[in-house]
Amino acid sequence: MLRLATWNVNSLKARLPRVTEWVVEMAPDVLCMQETKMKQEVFPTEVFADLGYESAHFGQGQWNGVAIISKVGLTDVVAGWEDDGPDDPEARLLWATCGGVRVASAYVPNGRALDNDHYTYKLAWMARLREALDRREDPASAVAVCGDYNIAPEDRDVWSVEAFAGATHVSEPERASLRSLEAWGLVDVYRTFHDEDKVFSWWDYRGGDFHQGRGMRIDLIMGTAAVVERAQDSMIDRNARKGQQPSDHAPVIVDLAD
DNA sequence: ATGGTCGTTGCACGA
Repeated sequence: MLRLATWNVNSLKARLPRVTEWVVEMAPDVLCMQETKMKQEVFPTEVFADLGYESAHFGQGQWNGVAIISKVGLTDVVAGWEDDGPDDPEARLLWATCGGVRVASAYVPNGRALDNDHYTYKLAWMARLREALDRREDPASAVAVCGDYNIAPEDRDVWSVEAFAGATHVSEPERASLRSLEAWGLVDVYRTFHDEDKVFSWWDYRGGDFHQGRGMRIDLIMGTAAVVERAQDSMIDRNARKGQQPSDHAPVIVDLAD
């Protein structure tokens, strides 16, 4: 079994005790992290090495930052786009091959508001991700693009459609950008196991949203058919959102048969 | 209808 997980940790410095505790308890073979919010040189490589993991980190500093840790090998690391496109100063994408799966840790831009330049950047970022898949990856092989998409795939993935009317994360262009990844060959693996409405992976820290059940499902493991065929189960570990100093996101897990 | 809480850093801004 290969356990693959993704978690927006919202600062690995602030979250390191919770992350190490969770890694020991849940024993993922591969964990993609987003929003490490730390410079390259301060990534806690030794902490993860002591737990049996190799690490790759694409760090930026106070914002963004993505990482992959693996117990099943970590090779062919690609940080960022490595294409001919415009410079992107934001560290939001990291690739590695782990246990025979081509894994990406992706932190899709938030978008902020539909009339914000950051929303334009979000859509361009998703289009560029599709181009990266077209150029470098094979939809017939095992590929898993994991991360915080900042997009709720369907209305049933948000606690209130009314509350998000006119907001980002639910707009048609954003959802179309996700469907473009599906057209390439990726599938929302969680949905191949669970059909329930109102299951979430993120809850705002404010207003007691977690305890009120006000969240969104925006953290996804998007896998090719070769991943889906091996998948035995998928879960969102909402326990990780409880307790002291949690991230505002819960981890998403997929277990793959050998 | 509004604002609320965290994280960064530095007393504002991003999510």
